[in-house]
Amino acid sequence: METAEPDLSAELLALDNQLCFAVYSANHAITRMYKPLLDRLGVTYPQYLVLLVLWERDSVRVGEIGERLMLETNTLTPLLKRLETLGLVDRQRSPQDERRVIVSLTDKGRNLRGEAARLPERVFAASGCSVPEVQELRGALVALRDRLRARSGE
Amino acid sequence: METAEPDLSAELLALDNQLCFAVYSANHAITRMYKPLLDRLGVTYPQYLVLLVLWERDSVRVGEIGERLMLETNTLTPLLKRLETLGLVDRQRSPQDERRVIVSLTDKGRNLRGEAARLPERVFAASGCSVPEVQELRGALVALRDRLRARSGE
DNA sequence: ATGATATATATCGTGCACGATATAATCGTT
DNA sequence: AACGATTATATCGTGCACGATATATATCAT
Repeated sequence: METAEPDLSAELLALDNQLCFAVYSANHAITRMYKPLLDRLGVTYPQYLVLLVLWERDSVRVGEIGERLMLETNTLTPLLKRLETLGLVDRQRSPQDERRVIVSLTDKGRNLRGEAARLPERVFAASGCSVPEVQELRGALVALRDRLRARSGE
Repeated sequence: METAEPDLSAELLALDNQLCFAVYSANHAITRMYKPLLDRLGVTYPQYLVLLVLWERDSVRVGEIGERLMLETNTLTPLLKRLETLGLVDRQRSPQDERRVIVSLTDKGRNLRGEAARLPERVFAASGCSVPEVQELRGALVALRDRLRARSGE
């Protein structure tokens, strides 16, 4: 016999034992929960994330949005153009540094914040979690993410 | 004054306080960690998930793969065709019920399992988590996901 | 047997995500 | 001043994800 643990290998590869699939499927479930709520605002979930960044601090570079959301410009550029088409943001080159494109909220984009403010609460209610549970889960995920990111860069 | 808690609203919408973004960004980090490992097997992460299903039980309907991965056929059909083009699976109509398409592993697809068996361990090592931590995190995510799915259907 | 309904998969269009590459502006060194 | 390297954004091609719709088979009521 070459190997004495056929079960260990099967256990390791079982879908329901995989943390990665738990994260993957939870992400889809959350996105689907947000979908009908965001439809009413007329934006997609990644677009909503960009708005969260801008509602915190307006008029930032494309690259800075990318750093916060951990996305590349090849994702953000077309997304930001759609937000511009929707009339929610403006994009203009920085006069100081013509390489930079500054993204800023329009009045319409700023006003959307009021409607969006209700969303996290509604998703929280659907989650069935307590506040400490959510915080612990979030903390564990962020810690995991940051460790993986540190290892990926090596 | 209409509202006395401008800070509460800001807190709720802060990117770094959002569980949804923690899940979203952790998912990306995990996918990026898998990417170079899966490149060597010649498959993408969602394709790998399909293979996990088939390695557990071979020759299943498209719809059953969809149920396990929580994906629709509009995602799976083209993905399965790519796996077929890669020579990893076969797709054939069920003789009993001509509506069904049965997906089964080729020898090549079966053989890939040996190489894939090392992956979870390597990602686990990069996670920096202990086994109980991973299990708790996975359990919390699955519970959250299933509650959200139950609420979404309402 | 026949038509209505349900089931299983496929197709189409849009948007996200990313590797690879391109383009243009800036900076540093000489 | 000039040139190479770096920085910031954009473009292109591929694959995933999903809503809407289509198609074909199966089932059920009559």
